[in-house]
Amino acid sequence: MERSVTAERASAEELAKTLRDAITRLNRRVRQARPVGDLTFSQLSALTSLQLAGALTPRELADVERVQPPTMTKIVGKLEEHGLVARTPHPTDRRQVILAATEAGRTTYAQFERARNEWLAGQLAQLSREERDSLARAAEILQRVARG
Amino acid sequence: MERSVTAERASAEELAKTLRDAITRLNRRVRQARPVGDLTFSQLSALTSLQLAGALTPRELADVERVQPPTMTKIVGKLEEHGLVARTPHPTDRRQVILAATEAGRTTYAQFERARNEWLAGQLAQLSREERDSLARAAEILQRVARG
DNA sequence: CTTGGCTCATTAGCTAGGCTAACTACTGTG
DNA sequence: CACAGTAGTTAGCCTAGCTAATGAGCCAAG
Repeated sequence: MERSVTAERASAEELAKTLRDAITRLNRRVRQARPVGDLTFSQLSALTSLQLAGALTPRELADVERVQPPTMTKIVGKLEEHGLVARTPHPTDRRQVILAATEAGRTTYAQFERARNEWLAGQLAQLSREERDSLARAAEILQRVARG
Repeated sequence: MERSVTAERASAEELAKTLRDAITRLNRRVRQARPVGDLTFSQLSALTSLQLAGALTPRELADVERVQPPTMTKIVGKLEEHGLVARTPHPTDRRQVILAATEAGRTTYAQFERARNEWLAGQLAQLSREERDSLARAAEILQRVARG
């Protein structure tokens, strides 16, 4: 490690700029590709988190989605209206509620997930194999950063 | 090129999934880092586009931001209230309006831009040099994809 | 075993951001 | 000059986010 800390900081800032630009633009493009179904992006995101976690309380889901509890109440309300999420009482603590995706929620999720990836997958398929490899490596690192 | 088209498509879909996950999460984190100033994310984004383009009509700005004209009317209205953007009449076409960042708009932009990158830069500075190189390479590819 | 403080979820009420439909002002062409 | 099209805005709607306040339930200290 011979580079100075400040040099590292400088290159990190430069990289942050390009990376954020790319991410912001990509995100917009991917969001644009949302099909005209009944689900909004936030709803789909919450459904996804629920799906991945199996089951969560509203508070936990709000934390995962980085949203305040009242906001999550609304979102879950919509999902429940659509029959995609069900509430069940907590076994021991009667204040809490357990949220889980219903069968309909799971299939809907799968459909949207596919549609959401379609545009990006199409773009990526046009890259060279080397480029895709680079992106695969980067994706891993980015996931680690995003969770850290 | 020995891999079949379908294989490429399959790996592209897999990659799209991981990549989108990473991007979505990162985007949320970066958005979270928005300082408590007066500017919302949409406003800052519009200001940025205006800044980069120099000057635009509302319609052009709406197209760049991928938003409908009435939405842009609102956003620009807020920016104007804050004195960050100014309207000037179009020299030849009196239907049109020219939007440009004011001096205050430019300095505000620079401040927010910095703050917005801070969290991400900090995270990136903790990576190894190899990892940053990987990300730099990926960022270029991603920018190309996002524009394509 | 009760009381007071905490936590969970929700409700109420606000702002911003997004949309479509409709309107006004203007351009430009037949 | 009339009229079809374009630029911008206005009106009216919905979602998403927030804070503050409320109600229900838990739990620990007396």
